Amino acid sequence: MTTQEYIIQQLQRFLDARQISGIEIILEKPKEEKFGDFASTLALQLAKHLKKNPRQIAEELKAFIPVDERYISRIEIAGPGFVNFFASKTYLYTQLRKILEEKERFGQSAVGKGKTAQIEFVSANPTGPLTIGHGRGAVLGDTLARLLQAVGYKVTREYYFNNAGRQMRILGESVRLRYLELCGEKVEFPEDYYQGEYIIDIARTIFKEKGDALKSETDIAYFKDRAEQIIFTGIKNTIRRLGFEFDVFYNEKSLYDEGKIDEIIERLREKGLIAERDGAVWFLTSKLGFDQDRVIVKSSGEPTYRLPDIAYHVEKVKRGFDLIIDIFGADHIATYPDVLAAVKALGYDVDRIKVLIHQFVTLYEGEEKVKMSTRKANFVTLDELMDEVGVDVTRYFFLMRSMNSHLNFDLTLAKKQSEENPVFYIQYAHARICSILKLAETRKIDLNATADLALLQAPEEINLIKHLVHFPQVVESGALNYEPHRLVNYLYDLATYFHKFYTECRVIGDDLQLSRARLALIDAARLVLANGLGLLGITAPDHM
RNA sequence: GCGCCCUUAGCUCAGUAGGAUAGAGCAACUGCCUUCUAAGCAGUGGGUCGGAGGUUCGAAUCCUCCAGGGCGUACCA
Repeated sequence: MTTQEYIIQQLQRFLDARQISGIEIILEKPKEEKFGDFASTLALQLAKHLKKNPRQIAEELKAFIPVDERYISRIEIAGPGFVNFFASKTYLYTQLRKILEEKERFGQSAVGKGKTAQIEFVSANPTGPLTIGHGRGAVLGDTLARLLQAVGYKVTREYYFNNAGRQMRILGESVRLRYLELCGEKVEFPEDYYQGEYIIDIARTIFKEKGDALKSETDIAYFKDRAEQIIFTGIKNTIRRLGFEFDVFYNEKSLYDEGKIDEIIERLREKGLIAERDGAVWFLTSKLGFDQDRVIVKSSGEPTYRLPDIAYHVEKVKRGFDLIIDIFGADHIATYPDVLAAVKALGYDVDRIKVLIHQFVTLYEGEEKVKMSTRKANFVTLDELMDEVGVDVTRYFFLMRSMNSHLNFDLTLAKKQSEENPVFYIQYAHARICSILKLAETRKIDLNATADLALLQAPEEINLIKHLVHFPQVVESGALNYEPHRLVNYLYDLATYFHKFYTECRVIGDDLQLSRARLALIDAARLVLANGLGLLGITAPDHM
């Protein structure tokens, strides 16, 4: 049992004894040290209910709860009726021991054990290389997957794509025109075609393979397919470089092939949610409380993105995942409310579908704002970014802010000042520890001998231990709230606690017993830093 | 017009379910390397938490209105 659990249990016992129900017990982490490690506002909450002075209730609480040295060392009342609990050192040492025993497992939990989750992200159509815009979604999705796995979920990373339709036709046509240029023909390259350099590269590849044999080929099929192949290979390489792989690439086309698309229309029609107007098929969202209806099949006979999206989400639910996560950029914000409305109207449980929207990445080149667009030539690819600043910095930057905050990414700064980057601050803490451990090894200090942890008494030591002990809760809250940046902030703070400790406390010194205890402490810190960075997909270097 | 997100120190952002004196990094200024990595530590200055009401013991946090910015609001995805 943790100290937190002990306190909650005791508070609950207090409520039970007075037959009070319907109150959820919340423990807070006070900002200031003098207010203890955990604080309860129960007395304040109960004041009105019991028609008593909160201070008096707090006194009763204090008298009621036994000071069990295994968990807490004292209870204090402060302010208007806060009840502050101080974790006992016995508890902290026990937990520190636990970290050293659990090693790379420390931080994992079982709240999601036996559950499955599917995360769909990136999902860029194969019309060009991944850009920085995709990068944020990619890193968020992968990190969320890692976090969910850490709390016990079995996770499927999924990439949904569409290799048919207008975009792909333009892609094929763009490549064909570039190819003709290489064959020495004069061509007019339309403005709304894909302008990027990569199109020329693809054409060049085809030219190398086929010479001018396709010169009079008017069917774009070959150009389109070959372009898709090359682009997809590139995307997969980029993803691999970022540090993960997708488990499933789901082709929108399969929804058509298996009749899922028609099925959705029919089922919506049965619900009276379909109408034909102006040669198009409309989804009557107005009947579901929206302000206007939406077209799901254009008068050309081509479905809009909404229809396959609905079918795809129905499939996801049918596949039986306990948790289904979609990660979109803010520009797709309009696409999901009516999709979910349709899924719900067809009788499926949409509560398990979580749509996460991340705000845009604005790229700066110094003071200059860089506009990005795949169609136009000017974009910075994820690969280029990784070339410049490395994978660790890339991932860290995408993760360090909450996803609903706009991300300003100053490329010039990231390149130039990468030494001052916060990710190095965290990695540096890890490297410093490794360096001390290495020294301990050359001094032949036995790390496996049982250290007397009770020798750890300095405030810097106690603060470090407290922060280490908190790690599993951070992982859990990051996973369950879908907020990876919490872990980033935690690790940054952990590095601060370590650096402070390092400055004040010499690890390897004259007192062998103390050295051993401190080695145990930093080894635990090393484990937590490594586990935490691992969850972020960032390396934990031995030296820098 | 409508929907979603944002507005906190000069700049970039945290602020974990409403809690105690609002935090960090960068930038500015001042100290600390003969000792395990100074990519570090300590300190100083810097704020009407966009504005106005409301809810209550208590609001940066919840509600309403207003202002500013971003993204949408397609028979594009």
